Amino acid sequence: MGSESADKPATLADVARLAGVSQQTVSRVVNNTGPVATRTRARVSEAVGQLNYVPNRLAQGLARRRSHSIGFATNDIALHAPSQLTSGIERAAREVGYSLIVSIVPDYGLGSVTQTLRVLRERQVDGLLINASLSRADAAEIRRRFADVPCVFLDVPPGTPVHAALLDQRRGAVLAAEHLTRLGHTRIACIHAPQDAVAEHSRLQGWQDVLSNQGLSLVGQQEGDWSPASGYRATVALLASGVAFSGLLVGNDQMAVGALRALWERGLRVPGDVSVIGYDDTAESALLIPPLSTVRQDFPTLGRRAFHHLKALLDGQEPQTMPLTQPELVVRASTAAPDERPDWRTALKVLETHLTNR
Amino acid sequence: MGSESADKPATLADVARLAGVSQQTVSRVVNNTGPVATRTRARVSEAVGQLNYVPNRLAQGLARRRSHSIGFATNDIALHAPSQLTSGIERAAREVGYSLIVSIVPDYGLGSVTQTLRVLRERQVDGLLINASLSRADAAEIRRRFADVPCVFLDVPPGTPVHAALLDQRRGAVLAAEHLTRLGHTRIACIHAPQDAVAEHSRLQGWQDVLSNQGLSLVGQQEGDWSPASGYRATVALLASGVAFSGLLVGNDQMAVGALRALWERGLRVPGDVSVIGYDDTAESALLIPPLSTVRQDFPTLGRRAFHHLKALLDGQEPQTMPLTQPELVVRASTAAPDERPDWRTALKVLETHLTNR
DNA sequence: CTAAAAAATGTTAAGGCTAACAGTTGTGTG
DNA sequence: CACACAACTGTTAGCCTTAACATTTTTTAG
Repeated sequence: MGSESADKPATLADVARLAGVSQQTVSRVVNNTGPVATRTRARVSEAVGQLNYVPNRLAQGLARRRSHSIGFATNDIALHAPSQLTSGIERAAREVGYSLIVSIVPDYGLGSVTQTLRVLRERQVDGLLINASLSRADAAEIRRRFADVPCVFLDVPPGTPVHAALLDQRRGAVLAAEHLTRLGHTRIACIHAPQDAVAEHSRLQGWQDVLSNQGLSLVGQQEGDWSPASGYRATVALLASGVAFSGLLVGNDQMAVGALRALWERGLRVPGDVSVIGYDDTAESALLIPPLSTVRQDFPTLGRRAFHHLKALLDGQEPQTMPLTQPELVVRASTAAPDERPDWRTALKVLETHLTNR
Repeated sequence: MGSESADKPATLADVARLAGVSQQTVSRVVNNTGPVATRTRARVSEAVGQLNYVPNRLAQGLARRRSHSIGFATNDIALHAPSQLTSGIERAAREVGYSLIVSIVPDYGLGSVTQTLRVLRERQVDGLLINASLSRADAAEIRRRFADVPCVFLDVPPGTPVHAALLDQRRGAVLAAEHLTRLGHTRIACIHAPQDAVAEHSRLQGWQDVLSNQGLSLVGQQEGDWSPASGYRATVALLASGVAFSGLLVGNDQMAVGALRALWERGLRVPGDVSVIGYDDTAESALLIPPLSTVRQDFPTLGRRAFHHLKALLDGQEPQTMPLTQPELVVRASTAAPDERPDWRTALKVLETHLTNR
């Protein structure tokens, strides 16, 4: 007893033979579809257990024309957002018996996405979750090209006429920028990620809009690639450019790590000299030095919602457009009013501690 | 033109009809198997293009008894290691036409893993990559239960008689501990992750062995859960316990972030008062304050190797046991000799900068 | 006790593809 | 020109399930 595998895995036919019934009856028992006499059911169950029968989902998918799997096409899964998303999606899918085929979109660009989706479609996925940055036009094109598969997009401009589960990137950016302006900052620079990322474009836009509403504009802009190292380099470049700024908007928390570091190296205090605000609220952010003010995004929940939206589509419901998921401003110690004078007392106390300690 | 989808996707039969040949010939053209006359091939290709035929991988898998997909069972994919691994595995798989079904093992324990693998096997995956912490015995049990599917394990004790792709966790731990002892630290504490994680057990073991070789032992131990917050709490607990320590071994870089923070809050300088060394070398580590000494692990490469190992198994080769992948010590500024006196000059200079700046 | 309805079971034909073998056509050789 | 052999193409029988309908019980109502 115990070993779960015979030489060849058992099929419905094997079970049927052993139980002395037809395949169909076995199928009915296994899938709990249609009426089966209690005695028969018992006999079949017995046989199923004995042969250790497990259904072949490939054959099932072929016959049912429903594979009960969905495809998730995403850009670099090693990044914060995609990995968190995956976590939420997988969980939601697993809970209702769906499997997740993950495929990474290797480059930016429509062609790359199309190629990835094509492979997933060949696998007969029932639906597609697409976390690749797509312009309105590109999303429409994909919608057209893959019209036979329900799709939910995760990174398209708001208002794109497709099914989508989106974070309100613009709103988050506005929250961050308003936080700085409300504190009194007027000289604000930013580090944004590549603008071919749709979400990132919304953020930059949001920042700029807030500033121009106040009659301000960004005094400096640098582009990073999401990585801490790029945040560091961008900050160095910003400082080297000679423009003075007291507020720094950063496209994600990882780049903010690099920014904090660059400022620290120059002897610039955060928030005394420069207030820094990030985006994402990663697990590290609350524990950085100083704790990072940021905008919280709940990716696992977004993933879960995206899946449920897709599921509704698969079940033939026409779900209503999902409202943008709202991010949340998290104020920590990396931001403060710009005119705050250096806090002599604290500074001296810290030094004292350092010198006298041990 | 351009729309890729008819009402019902075309099948081999449709293409055959249009091209005026048999299904088998179309199959031969599409899969490039067996000889086909140039003229015929052209006619078939034409028909394929016209009908926009794409093969149905479900049916193909059923007929070939090979799904060309593999299952990846992993614990929390939102963590650093699993997400990096996934990235490497997916890439390697995609390059040779395999798809990846990702399934998260929701809890620790054999039952949970078995359940996850069962689902993947039902999907007829050709092989299994298993990144769940498994004891020698549990791994053997799984090997037995899933004897009909090739498996490669990613988190089992070295020497377990199964196919495995492993990092030399013990070696990495030894590197870290030796680094501290060599610097002259004698009072060393640690923060480790849950010991039901096999890899983590090797690390703790490695640390302890190095110390006992030197006639030392850990002066403090705390358990975290990989998160920065847990690293913070563990450090606070360590400090509260009253034991003095000048070296701190941390199970991963994320917890080290929390540790750095806790030390900083207490006015303890790193490395002046406490040297801290992490594990993983995440993208942030080089840019923390101070830059974190750590042990580098290349997960994407490990993932890639694991896949290739599995692939070899699938292709009927009996690949030789893979040597443990070696981690690498990365020395940065968070570690130094314990007897280094506070550097008054630097401290004063920093204060001066702070006060006079702007 | 019988007819009709309900329940239980079986049969047949797909679903889309490939393996294995069976033909057919064409080429080169003695 | 017949023969062997290669190149090409077709036929048949699965792979494992389910849908749809057909048939055989059983139950229920009259």
